[in-house]
Amino acid sequence: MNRPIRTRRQATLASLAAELGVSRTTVSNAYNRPDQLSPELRRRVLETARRLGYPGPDPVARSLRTRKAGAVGLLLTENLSYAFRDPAAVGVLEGLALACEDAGVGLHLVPASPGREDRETTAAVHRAGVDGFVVYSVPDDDPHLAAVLQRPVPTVIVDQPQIDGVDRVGPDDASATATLAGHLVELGHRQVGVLCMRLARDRNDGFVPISRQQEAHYHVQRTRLATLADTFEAAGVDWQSVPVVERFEHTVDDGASAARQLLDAYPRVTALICTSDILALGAMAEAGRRGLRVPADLTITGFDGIAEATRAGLTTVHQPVLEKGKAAGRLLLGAGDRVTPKVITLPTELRVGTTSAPPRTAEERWFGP
Amino acid sequence: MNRPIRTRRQATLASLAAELGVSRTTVSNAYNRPDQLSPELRRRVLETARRLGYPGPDPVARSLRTRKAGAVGLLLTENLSYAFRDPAAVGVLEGLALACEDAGVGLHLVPASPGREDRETTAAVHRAGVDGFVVYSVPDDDPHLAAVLQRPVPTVIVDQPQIDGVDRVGPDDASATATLAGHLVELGHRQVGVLCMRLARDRNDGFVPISRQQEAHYHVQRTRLATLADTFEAAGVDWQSVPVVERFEHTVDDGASAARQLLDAYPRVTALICTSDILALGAMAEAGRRGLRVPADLTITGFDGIAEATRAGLTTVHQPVLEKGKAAGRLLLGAGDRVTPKVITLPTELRVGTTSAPPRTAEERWFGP
DNA sequence: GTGAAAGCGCTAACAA
DNA sequence: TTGTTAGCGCTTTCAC
Repeated sequence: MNRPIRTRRQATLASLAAELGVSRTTVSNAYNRPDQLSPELRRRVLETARRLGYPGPDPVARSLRTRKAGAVGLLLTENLSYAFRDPAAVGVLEGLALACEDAGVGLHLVPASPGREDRETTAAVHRAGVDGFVVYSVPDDDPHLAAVLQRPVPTVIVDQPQIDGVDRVGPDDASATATLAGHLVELGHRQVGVLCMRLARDRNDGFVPISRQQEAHYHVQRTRLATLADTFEAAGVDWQSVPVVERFEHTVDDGASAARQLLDAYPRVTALICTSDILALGAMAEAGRRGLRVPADLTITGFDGIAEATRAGLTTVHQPVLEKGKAAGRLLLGAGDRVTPKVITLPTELRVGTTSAPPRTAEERWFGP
Repeated sequence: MNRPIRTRRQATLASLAAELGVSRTTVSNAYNRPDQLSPELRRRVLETARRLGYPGPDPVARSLRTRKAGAVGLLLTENLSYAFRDPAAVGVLEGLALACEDAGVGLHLVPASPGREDRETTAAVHRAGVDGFVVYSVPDDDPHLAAVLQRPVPTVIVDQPQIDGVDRVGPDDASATATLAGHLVELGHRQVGVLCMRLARDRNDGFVPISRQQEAHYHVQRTRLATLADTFEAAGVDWQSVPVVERFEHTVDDGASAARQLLDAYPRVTALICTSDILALGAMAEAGRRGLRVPADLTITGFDGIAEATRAGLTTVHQPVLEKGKAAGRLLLGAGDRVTPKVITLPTELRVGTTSAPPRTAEERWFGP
């Protein structure tokens, strides 16, 4: 396959019109409103365009004029690499991409390197030529988010944070978590431990004091922890005594190391509650390494319901991630001039797998079942 | 968190300048060249901007003026969903995203729904406000690709197709495949079967005649098949007699069904050569289902070297997918006004795992090892 | 350090 | 069916 030499965009709509001896409108119409001119003339226009190497109306100029960029921006503070590795995130991304595809608009991934927090960092947000933004799971004090909110375009937030006046799509974390916690309480677990994701932008790989739990900048994690606390307190458990281990990175390995850290210090916990499936998968690996049988010796639960979790038989809360992304895209694209913000709450479902069971009694622990 | 009422973009750079009683230049400088005006004045400008709810220079207008969109377009014909599911594709995507992040430019995913092939379909390509395109693994007759090539911006193709005058990043498929095939020949395999990916835009789930192999519109697949043919012919195998099964979709399940189809018809093959790890993984699953031990009863090889393959001990050709994406991004972003097209060939490495071994002799087959 | 002028390339009333 | 007229909002020489 060969290609023609590329002339450095000399041809413009205007020069084409001049060449043809018609007005710019006519050329424009040839591209945008075929019904506004005779087929014959249109053919001539397109033909001459090809001859002159005119690639069609410049997209940027058109955007400026029509006030439509034909793209939606996606902000995820995390390194993209992360997004591509977490199946739950991929699901959201995929759903969003699908919605964009349907609408024929592009998906513009905004480069938001965390770390550098100066004005330069948020510049990418201001530079993005988009008709709206989808923000996926960022902390409530994220500077990029602030920048997005300044832009005069509609915005939809997925999962977190919750901000008054801004559209949001996400599950009801409180009730989902309450259901999960209820399941564990019912099974009889009272000595539990928790593995959670990043709670703020500063790194804290280790145990989490109550204060940090309550001040978490990630609303989703905050809600899940608070709901767990409420539910277990109601069952007579002193939440102060419940170990919570945080991990900055969200990988299976980090889940494993978090489980190790927790179990080393609290070997008597009967259940490990993880705020994501990824962490739970890591916890299961660590349990295996220690010779702990799941669920006989240790109950482990996750959150999200990713395929790997289902395959592993994990007890978890499933949420429709693909739908979440789709809903966000559709909400944004169909935003129009809606005045009242919309909140879409997606259904979740407790999926009891083979990793949760009643705790063994002390006697069973020492003397076998 | 609350947010201010959003005024429908009334403020512009001009109105701000008017309000302040300064020229537009000054306001522009306040944003783009802080050193061109007194700190005091700059402060006043920014302050007034905030008061008026001016979100900073409009990105589209700026792009038109500066002739820089601040984004690179990514074209992958396949549904995005596919891209997100194939680890090799995700690697490329991730590498590209990394390169974009480094350069502070956005990554614009072009919606390219396959199927509809009319002018409307390629419109998205023409509508994308980008400074260049990365094209990932599309057939050589793809209309979107043709549209991309018409746009007066630099383009880098990853993997396929190979087009004269266009930058390309990819492995040396021929030599990589030759090495792999050599390994199998050396082990003694002469009765082999091949599982390959889509060869053209039309669906053909089944056996592939030589003609279709040679006319494949996916250059990578074509090269791999041709190289296999050459290598085995050189070893005395009549390629005409070698079954090749194609699958349109690229999933583990399709790999399994392809293996089934091939093994049902050719139960005596001693090795299954798959042009991707995904297909190979499926083939392994099918082998297991049939009670065939790998590699004792059947040798299976893949291509790509994805993590799952390594975990499964698959004999495969590893290629640095992340680097591939990064290289593409950097090549594009650093394109400048280069005249001579550049081709970057990435290194590959044969990784012999636990799925390849010498074929059993006929006697062994019937009477045990 | 600041301002005036000249477009970037295009589309959309409105007229003819 | 085609052309005229106005900008969309911004940056950038080049004077002052």
